[in-house]
Amino acid sequence: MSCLSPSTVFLSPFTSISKTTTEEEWISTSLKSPKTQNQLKTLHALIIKAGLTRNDLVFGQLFLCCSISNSMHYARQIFDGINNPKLFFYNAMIKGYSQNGAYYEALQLYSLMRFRAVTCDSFTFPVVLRSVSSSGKIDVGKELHGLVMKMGCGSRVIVQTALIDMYCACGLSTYGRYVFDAVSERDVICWNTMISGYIKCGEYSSAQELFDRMPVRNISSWNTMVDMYCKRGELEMARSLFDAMPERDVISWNALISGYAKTGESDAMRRLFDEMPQKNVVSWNVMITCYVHSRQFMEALELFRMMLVSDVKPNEVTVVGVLPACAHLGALDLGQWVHAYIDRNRVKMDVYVNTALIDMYGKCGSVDDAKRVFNNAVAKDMFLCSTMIEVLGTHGKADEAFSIFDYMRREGIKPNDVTFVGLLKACSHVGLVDTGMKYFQMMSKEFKLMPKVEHYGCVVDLLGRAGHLEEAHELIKNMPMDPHPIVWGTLLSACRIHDNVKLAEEVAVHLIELEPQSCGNYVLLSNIYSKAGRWDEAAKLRRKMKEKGMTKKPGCSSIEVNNVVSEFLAGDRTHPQCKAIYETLDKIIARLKAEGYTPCTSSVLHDVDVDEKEQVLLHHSEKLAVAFGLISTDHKTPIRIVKNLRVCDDCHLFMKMISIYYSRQIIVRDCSRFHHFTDGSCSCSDYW
DNA sequence: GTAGGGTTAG
Repeated sequence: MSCLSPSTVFLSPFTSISKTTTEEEWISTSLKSPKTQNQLKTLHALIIKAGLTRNDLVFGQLFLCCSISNSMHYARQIFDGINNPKLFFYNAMIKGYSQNGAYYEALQLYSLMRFRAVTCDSFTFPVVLRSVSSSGKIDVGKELHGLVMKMGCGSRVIVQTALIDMYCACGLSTYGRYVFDAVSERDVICWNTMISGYIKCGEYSSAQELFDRMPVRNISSWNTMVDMYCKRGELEMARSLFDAMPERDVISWNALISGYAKTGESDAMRRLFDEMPQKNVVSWNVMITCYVHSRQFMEALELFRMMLVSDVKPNEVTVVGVLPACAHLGALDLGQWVHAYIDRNRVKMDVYVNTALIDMYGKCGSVDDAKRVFNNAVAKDMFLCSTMIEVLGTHGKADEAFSIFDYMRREGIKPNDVTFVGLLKACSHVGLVDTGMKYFQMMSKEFKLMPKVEHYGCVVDLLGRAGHLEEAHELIKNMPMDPHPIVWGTLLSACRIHDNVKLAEEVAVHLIELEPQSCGNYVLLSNIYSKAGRWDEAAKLRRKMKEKGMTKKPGCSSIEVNNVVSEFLAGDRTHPQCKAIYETLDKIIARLKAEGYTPCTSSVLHDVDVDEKEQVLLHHSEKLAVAFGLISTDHKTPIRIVKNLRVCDDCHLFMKMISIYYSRQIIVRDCSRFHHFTDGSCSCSDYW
């Protein structure tokens, strides 16, 4: 007799159980939910011990259990150990691969079946056909169609539906329709498949026509149509269908919400989200991802926090949404927390998650963690490698970026144009002009990738930073496309680094022509004049800006303390600890002035007197953030600040001095690079 | 059959 509960079995994996039908049933039931690798091994051992190895049902279920546990490699180990596997086992394995998105493996196993002359049945075809749909291997699909007819499965609606789906997924809706018309007993699923097949092929009016003709519709039929109109941006149509539905499920709501999300109507989206009767993980994911895409990072994090206290568990898609928000805000602690959450909750660590983690660590200034994630990643693709290259490049680790590129070539991972942006950036940050030019040539010659304006921008930066200003200028003049203002801006920055006022003036003329509204260019030129001691010109420029009614884009700095991100604007008084922050800032200023600090007012554009200028300067957003960091973290914690604009000369000096007199490491990420301030010097060597 | 995901020049 046996009365083992799953928990007792897992406590003592070697418990012997007698061979009774109860055991068989029990094992079958325990194979219905996901298991860890060790639990799977235990169950496998139990099955062998109980002598159930020849039981089709139990074994087939073990494979499917591996599939829902995301352990197909373990299933394959067991499968390969079996002599003459039965049809049922092949079917279970192919289904498992297909459910895990391993379509290639599914099709390979199908080929093996054919090679071993194992006869397929009507369960095999739909699963293999689904793999064909997802991998687009139309030749295999056509061969399968022939086989289906030969085997006499052609009249089964499940198989016919799978054929319709396969043809439409391969872009052959006419073939799909041909099969559809031949189906004698069409069920709703068959109709739905044909409709979504038309949608996949972009034949929307045929889809609508078929929907109108349907004898019976289910919720999915309606959902498909709602989704179709959402994807085409026709929200009124989607909305009226949604309102006309006899009943709605969570998918209907999600479809409509994501429609609003795609058109950026975040208020309408939020109203629906708050209104919906039940939310699932997709509902939360749509919301978080939409906020991230519309750069509302704080809202994204807020929603993630709400999700954690709701009864829905985040999954891998959620973290891929949240991590970029951490990355943009520089919220390293929260990012690390999310990483730990992924490990703790066994969230699937797929290549998307790993890419998002590398990007987050890189953007939060923690290259070593980014490298660790890269090295531990099981699957490495072009996105993952490009992200790693970009991270290493922005942190000045050009050699390591190059070796990732070498790795890609060895492994046959094809780079894309973004990969080269990362490589070129890596070169320009450390001044490797020749290597940069080599990569620039390589992308078109060897990889047939036409350089875009971004690549020209990188090369202008590469040449300009290294002091080859004229060459950079020539390159802009001879570019095959219109130079984007950013390209001119890059050259203007290079002029600033190398104090070339003459070229700067020329470049600024172009820039102001291209972007008359953008004040950044005026600011940069004015700073160049000030630096050269040409105050009159600087003042003239400032007056011009004032006349045009131009206002500077507000500087904004964020800092994370105890998982909470605080944002500061210049002169901001909205923070709850505002009073303490300003008092601390005053004390810091007094102390630094005693140590010889003189505010460097040249970069203040306002036409006001010196005292007022100082006030504006001393309340720059990064100064507020650093003051807040000093009062709310302990002595050893580095202070990490993220700023949306370039750091001004005065703040740069201010941070250097704090790093000496308060013995603090300060890491500031501005809009283009990192500044690591330690013991009074900065990692950018004052070139930024 | 139906909802959600990663890198980009200053």
